[in-house]
Amino acid sequence: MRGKTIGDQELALLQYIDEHAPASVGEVASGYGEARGLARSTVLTMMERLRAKGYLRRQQQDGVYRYQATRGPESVLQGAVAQFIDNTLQGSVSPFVAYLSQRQQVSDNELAELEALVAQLQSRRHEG
Amino acid sequence: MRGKTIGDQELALLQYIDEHAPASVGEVASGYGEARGLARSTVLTMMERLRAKGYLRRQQQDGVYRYQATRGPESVLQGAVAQFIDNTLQGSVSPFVAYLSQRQQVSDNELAELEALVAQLQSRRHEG
DNA sequence: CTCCCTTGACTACACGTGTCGTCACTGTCA
DNA sequence: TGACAGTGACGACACGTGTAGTCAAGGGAG
Repeated sequence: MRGKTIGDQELALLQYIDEHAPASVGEVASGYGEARGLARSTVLTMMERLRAKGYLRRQQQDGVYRYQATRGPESVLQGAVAQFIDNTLQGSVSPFVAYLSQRQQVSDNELAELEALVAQLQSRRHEG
Repeated sequence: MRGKTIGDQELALLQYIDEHAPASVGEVASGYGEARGLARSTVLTMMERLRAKGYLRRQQQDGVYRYQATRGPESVLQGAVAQFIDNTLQGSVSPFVAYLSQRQQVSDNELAELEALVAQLQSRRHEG
């Protein structure tokens, strides 16, 4: 189902590429790598690793390869979350809830999302 | 603030030790390691690494060292969650919520926790 | 036609983490 | 007293990830 594991920097890069797809290595190196002090070869390496893992595909266009995500990064992000909950939290969501309840700043937006989530879960439970 | 990074296996081990504190390496190797096919030296190595990172301390007792967590693992778990949200999710909680809303199984307990969380956040917002 | 810049593909290195093997020491039981 | 079992400390290796240098090929500018 889920693809291979993915690192934090890789994930951030993947999101960037998705937002700027289809992007060439040069463009990503300028727009993403340069801002964080990454060498062009670093960006290329990561992009190729992402491709090897199936998160990116590329296509030659005007002599250069242009990359784009294979699945939307929402699904990748959710995969990362699922992986984190399974591996690190042993499947339990509680630590996450506990963290939020301690957290100083919870924006209105986030609260609204949580409210919607609870409402959805409630209705789902009543149906099913 | 937060201690050094901690791996998944380390985290699981830390929780086990906290539940069985104060525990000797032998006990942990039998009770935790054996069940997952880990060699005694593996368990010892992890425990010492946790100690080096400040998550465990030990005390000689009847000729053997007994280990216990320095902070409750709730705080460590929450640290892991915070780290994950910062590094992997770039500070956004939304992917978590999205994941939960897709997830097939959300137990009654988890739903109750989420309800309590929302209630708490709502009241906090109204106060402050 | 030559020089230089961009692109792609490798190779490589450091660190964290997961996993062990082994060795030396100590105490116990026959 | 001698063999055996548990204990602690190292050293070590594999893999994933983050990061970069370098080199060959291609294309445009002079």
